[in-house]
Amino acid sequence: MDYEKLAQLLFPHMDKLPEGYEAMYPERNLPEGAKVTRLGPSPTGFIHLGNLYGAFVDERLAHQSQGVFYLRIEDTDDKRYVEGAVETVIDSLKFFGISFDEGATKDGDIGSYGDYTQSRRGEIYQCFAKKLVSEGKAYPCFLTEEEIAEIRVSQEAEKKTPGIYGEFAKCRDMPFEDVENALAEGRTYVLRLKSGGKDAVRDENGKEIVEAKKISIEDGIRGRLTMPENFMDTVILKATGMPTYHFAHVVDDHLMRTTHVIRGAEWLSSLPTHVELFEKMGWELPVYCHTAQLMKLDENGNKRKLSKREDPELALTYYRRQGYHPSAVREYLLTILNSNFEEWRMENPKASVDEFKFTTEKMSSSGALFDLNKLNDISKDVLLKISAEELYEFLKDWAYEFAPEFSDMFEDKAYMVKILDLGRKEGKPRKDLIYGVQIMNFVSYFFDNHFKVEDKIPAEVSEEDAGQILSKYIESYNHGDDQSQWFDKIREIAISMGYAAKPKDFKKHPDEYKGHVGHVSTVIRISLTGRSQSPDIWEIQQILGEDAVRRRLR
RNA sequence: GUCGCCUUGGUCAAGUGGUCAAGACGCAGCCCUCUCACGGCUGAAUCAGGGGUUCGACUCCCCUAGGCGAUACCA
Repeated sequence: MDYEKLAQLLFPHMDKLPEGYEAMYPERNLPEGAKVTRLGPSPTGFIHLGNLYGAFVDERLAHQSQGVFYLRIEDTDDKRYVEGAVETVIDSLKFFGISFDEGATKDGDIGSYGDYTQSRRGEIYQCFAKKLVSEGKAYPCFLTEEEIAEIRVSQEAEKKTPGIYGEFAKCRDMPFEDVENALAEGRTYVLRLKSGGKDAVRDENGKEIVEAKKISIEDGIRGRLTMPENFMDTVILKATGMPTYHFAHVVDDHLMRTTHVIRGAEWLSSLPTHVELFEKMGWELPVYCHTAQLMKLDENGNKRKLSKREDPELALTYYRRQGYHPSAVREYLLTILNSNFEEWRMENPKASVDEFKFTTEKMSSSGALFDLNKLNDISKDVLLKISAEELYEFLKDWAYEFAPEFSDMFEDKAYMVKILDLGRKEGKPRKDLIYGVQIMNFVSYFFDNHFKVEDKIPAEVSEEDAGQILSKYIESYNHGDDQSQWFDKIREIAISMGYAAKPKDFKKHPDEYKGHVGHVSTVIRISLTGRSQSPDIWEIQQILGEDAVRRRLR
């Protein structure tokens, strides 16, 4: 068989040379140990938490080593294309602090290893496909869908591994004339890899008797991996001439000089195919890092992969809509990404996350459950580190975009900043603020438009007493009192009405008092804030201002 | 079905043959306290099961089970 002739027949107009591309995309000139990583989203524009999780690994690895992180649009499946997707991807990652050094942008490519959109790299794939054909490592396959289905049925009946390989790869050794005729008839074909591997030998039950040959690879996250070699004649070029993921991955990551391929564990099973492709191309393998998947507990208590249809919290937009600060999400992701991050954070509470030394070795290989509790806990600490001023700006932007019902709360900046800063200055600062929606509800009583009475007065206090407490309080109220003067007055009111001055007294002798000073102040708290629980009343009053206080107490 | 990956408390996890099996979140209780939050203290709670190897196994080997994934001209 003259493969050169076959290649010429299949790609008559391809005059580019592989060497030309190799020269066009030379080894990158980077410092020793620099890593080149990439994110390859399909252009649906939908970026979810899992993508972000992976993108962090790419980003950290590259930027920590003075390497390059680039964006490549993997749109070989034309059905998935969504307008404006590139912009969406870049913007949503940028929101979380991830930016690319090169690759696709909405205004065209940046960098000299492009084109960074796979659908525009047709000529490159064709060129390397032609090379494989000319070396007898790939061949055209004219099998129709029906024929493949038939093969599959017969394979299943014989308990053989389904697929196109070995004896089932009927077009492998098609004579040149037959290919010529098929082409003349206008029959469509795909290009398949002519795999050198062999399936395991199986008994009549499909069990392996003789194991397949094994390949062994060092995964950046999982350590040494031993897998059976590939034996499938995997499709590398579809009938449309577009490459499959497998081929595009190998060609692109080689030519773009990617050093580390970070991708989800769902790619583990096709790793042998990629290894064989790299071998057949005569190229060096990148370091593979297969990340664990983010999981969720389903209704039955089983772990399952997060899915975009069922889990709203998977969409990045969910966190934006809820008003989570990007740093909180970033810190949370880092804690599940690297098991020693939390420890490091405790030792370096003020340090920038960029100072943390991220390693693939510290990544877990089993899937982590997404834990909203933990995110919230982390968010409290993260927000505490952000100044009230900055927090104001963040929340304002958020409210205008996602929660217009709260936008009026941002009209008086000085007022809102004071509210946000309430109780955060002390040595043991409050940690009340978690995320936008929660914060707005938490502080809503400061605004007349949002104020409403939500709680009832304590059972220890009668309606009558409540009225009396309030009138005595108004009477004695002096806005200029300091905190202890203020509280002494409440204590006096409590004592005068038969309430214990200290909760402990009441606990010890419950029958001697109606209740204690806490109950008395709760009455005041409710008329001021509408709630039985709030930060310090005195501080709230100082922020509200005397007029508002008197108005609320009426 | 077959193949691959994974398996320490409710969750995230440290651990690499000898530990009373860290820590964090959550939960419970106590303390602090005008409520809540913060903070402090205490507590309940884990090595999937079964075989080996070994003086000794969470750590090594095998089997089973469960979970997840792949089995596409999707990525």
